[in-house]
Amino acid sequence: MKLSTRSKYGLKAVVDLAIRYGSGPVSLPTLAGEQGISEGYLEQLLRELKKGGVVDTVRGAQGGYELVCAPSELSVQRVLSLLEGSTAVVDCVDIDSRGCTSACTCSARPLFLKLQSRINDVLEQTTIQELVDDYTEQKKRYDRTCSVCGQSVSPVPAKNRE
Amino acid sequence: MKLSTRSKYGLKAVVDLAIRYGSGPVSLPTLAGEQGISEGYLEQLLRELKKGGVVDTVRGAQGGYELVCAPSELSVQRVLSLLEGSTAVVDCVDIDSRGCTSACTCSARPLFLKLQSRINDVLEQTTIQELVDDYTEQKKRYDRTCSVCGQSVSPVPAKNRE
DNA sequence: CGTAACACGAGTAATTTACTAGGGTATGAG
DNA sequence: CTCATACCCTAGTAAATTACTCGTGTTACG
Repeated sequence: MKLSTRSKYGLKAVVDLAIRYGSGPVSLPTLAGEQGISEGYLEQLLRELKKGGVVDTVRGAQGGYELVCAPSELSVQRVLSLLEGSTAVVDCVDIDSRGCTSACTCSARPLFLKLQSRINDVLEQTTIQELVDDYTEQKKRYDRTCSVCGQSVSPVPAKNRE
Repeated sequence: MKLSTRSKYGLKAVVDLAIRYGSGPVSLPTLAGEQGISEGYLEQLLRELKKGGVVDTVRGAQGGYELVCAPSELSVQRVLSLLEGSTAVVDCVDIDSRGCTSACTCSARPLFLKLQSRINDVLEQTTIQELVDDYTEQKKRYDRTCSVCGQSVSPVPAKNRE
């Protein structure tokens, strides 16, 4: 049931791009630096997002990544399904599923369908813009420190990894 | 985001026990046979459920496993959190979490909290009895064949693994 | 033309998952 | 009383997934 770190890093990168939406491309070194992860790794994630039409790229010097559409037009569902492959909790409730294996116990299928439906509701209804708003609000209120985790939420926290 | 097969097998076993609730213990060979999986594997899952107080055991000949409480009193949440370890989609929204790591991007935390809340709603509100009802209803209506997957949903399908 | 920056594929290390194996202990039936 | 049935427990392992790294190529601004 856990979300991959891939999804968490990728989603964060999209929020970082959303914050700068409209002011030109942001380079990979910048984006990777903000999360304190390697450029090579983040690049793979951004490549998936490019394939999926979420981000666009500008090559050459002063190039970088930028969002294709406005953050308010971009759902979390779209981003996560590209990063995660699928947001289905079990294969047999996935969109392009063609039935069940034995591990998909039919007795639990109604449960899984309901669960998936609720999850999709949240992911589809939440836009990247809302995450940006939450983020900036949080930053304003708690003076660059997250009230919950006690860590800096400034745009450049760099290497505070586990 | 995927549920482990561990959870799927374990949940199915609980439903199998719920169907026979009140009519004495069910042996491991019986339960494992119904799902077409090894006894050794299913035993591990049942042991977790015993530790968690969901099932009880009777040793010796004619022994087996049985539910501690009525299926209508047992939530899916309780079963899955024992099997899965936790039903949290990210560690930092888990009950006994003491904060975030860098991978828990603070900008997405409000989203994760909302998502987790919706998931918990469904898992806590759904009882094992409901799964039993869905199952028997399905069985009655479609004459031992699941309408969705086309496979048998009879109590002894045995080895129709992937 | 040189440097900054994206593009891509392959390879690897670590972790998790999904099991298997085998010996031990309790208990009811014959 | 003993034997077969059935739970109890630990350890090990194979496969799959995840989380990366590396190297080389391509594009384009200054």
